[in-house]
Amino acid sequence: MLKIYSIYKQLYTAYGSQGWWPLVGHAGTNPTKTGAVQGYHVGDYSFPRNRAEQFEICLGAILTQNTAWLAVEKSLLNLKNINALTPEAIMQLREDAFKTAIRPSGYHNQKARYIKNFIPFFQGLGDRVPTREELLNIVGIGPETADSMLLYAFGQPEFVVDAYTKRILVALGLIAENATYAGVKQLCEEALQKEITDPKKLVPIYQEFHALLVEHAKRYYAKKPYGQNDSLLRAG
DNA sequence: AACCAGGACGTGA
DNA sequence: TCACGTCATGGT
Repeated sequence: MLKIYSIYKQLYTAYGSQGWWPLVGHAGTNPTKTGAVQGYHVGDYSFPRNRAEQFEICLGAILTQNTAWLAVEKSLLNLKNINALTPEAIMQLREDAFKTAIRPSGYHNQKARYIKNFIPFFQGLGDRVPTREELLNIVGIGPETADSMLLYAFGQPEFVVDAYTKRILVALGLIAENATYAGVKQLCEEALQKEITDPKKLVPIYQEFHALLVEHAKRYYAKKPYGQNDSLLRAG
């Protein structure tokens, strides 16, 4: 058993399906979890079901950069309340009204710019799936945001690496502290691809794994020294 | 009351 | 390439 996959199985056994990516437009089940409040869809991998949900995921991916999801959820609800949860509506909004709506997420000047960089690209996609390179060429979309969009909005098998992922894998001695994004991503993808023979399961498992790592990290890796109290994974 | 949150960009060495 | 400062609000 490869280490990475055994981590996934332990986390899934402990926490179960996480129902990511949350959508404020979807009244999903709401398991007890740290932070967020609504929009989860536990065990249902049929998302996004339409273009509106696809866009909401992309929007959330930008808004959640270095930001707690609860704050992002407030921003999304603000936009929903002024009927501006669509690319067209956002582009037509007054600049200050848009920034006010997304203010809870922080960095509202930057993120307003990032989102308005992304929207014309999104509108030009039609039904096409963007390449990773295309996304990375947009100012405001880095590796994690690109992979989050590809995995959760476009259903592509791209593993998402974040600060939590690195903390956990460093604590378990599987990667170095200065490991690169690409290096961690490759390690996880190669390990999972060897274990998962059914290619259809790759995307759901990537989706669950990232969500599970976030959930686990919120419990044990939120404050220093990271992972010292990780009674689940450090126990083996 | 510090510390941190589901990062990315621009700059200078 | 890479370390470092900056961006901002809100929860704990």
